[in-house]
Amino acid sequence: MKKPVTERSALTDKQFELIAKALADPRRMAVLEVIAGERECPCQKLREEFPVSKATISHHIKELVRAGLVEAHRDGQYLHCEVRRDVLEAYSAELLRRAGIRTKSSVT
Amino acid sequence: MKKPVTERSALTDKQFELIAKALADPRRMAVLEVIAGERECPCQKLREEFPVSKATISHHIKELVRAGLVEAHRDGQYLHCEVRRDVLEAYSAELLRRAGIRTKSSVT
DNA sequence: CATAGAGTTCGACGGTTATCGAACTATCGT
DNA sequence: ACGATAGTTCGATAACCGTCGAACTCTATG
Repeated sequence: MKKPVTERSALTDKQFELIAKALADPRRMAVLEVIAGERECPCQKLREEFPVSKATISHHIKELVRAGLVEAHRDGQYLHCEVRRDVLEAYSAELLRRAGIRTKSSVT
Repeated sequence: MKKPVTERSALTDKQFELIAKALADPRRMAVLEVIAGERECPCQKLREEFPVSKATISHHIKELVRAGLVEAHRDGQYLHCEVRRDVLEAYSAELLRRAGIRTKSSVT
């Protein structure tokens, strides 16, 4: 069974770099994990989870969105965040591809 | 909770972080790619490939080794570098796992 | 031994970035 | 309308990090 939507490896060099940098900060990675754990994660929950200011949380989310790893949409006063799993998978696949590791989806 | 059946080298949080940071710099990533391309890559080749000083190359290799992504061994005056594909795969798997993405090797 | 080449280490410099508080906007409930 | 709550934006600060040149070690070869 193939998944129709996962048109991966469509990552530009720039996005690949943005993703790598976004994942490099441990706190931001942790934020991503929390978002991945909840479905429809409001920012407020993140503030309770980490000992950082809301400005910092906002910044991290912005970076995650910029990298394409997270999709955010407003619902009233709340901001809901969702992980773009397809993008993360594409990053993972591209990473392995660059290291010369073949995955089943990479058929020459 | 029980221990997951990660046959592969299980990454510690610290190593996961080191790898993420090692991959975050575009030049270092490019260095990794060159190493992956050659088998038994001498450092000297890297210097020809990038417009950076040998001090910088040395630094990048050190970081890659520290992260466990590269194995280096001396052969006379030369340093040979080799990509640890298993570690890169483990990182990729752990990354997806943390985002709640299931791969075939992660059987609960 | 002497010279050259490969790589390491060190101190410094400059750019990036995580973090904060404060001021701001927008939305909800009363 | 008012106050409370959610999130953004803006400077500023401090730490981090990629980069360099210079001095160093080690090895190979005349």
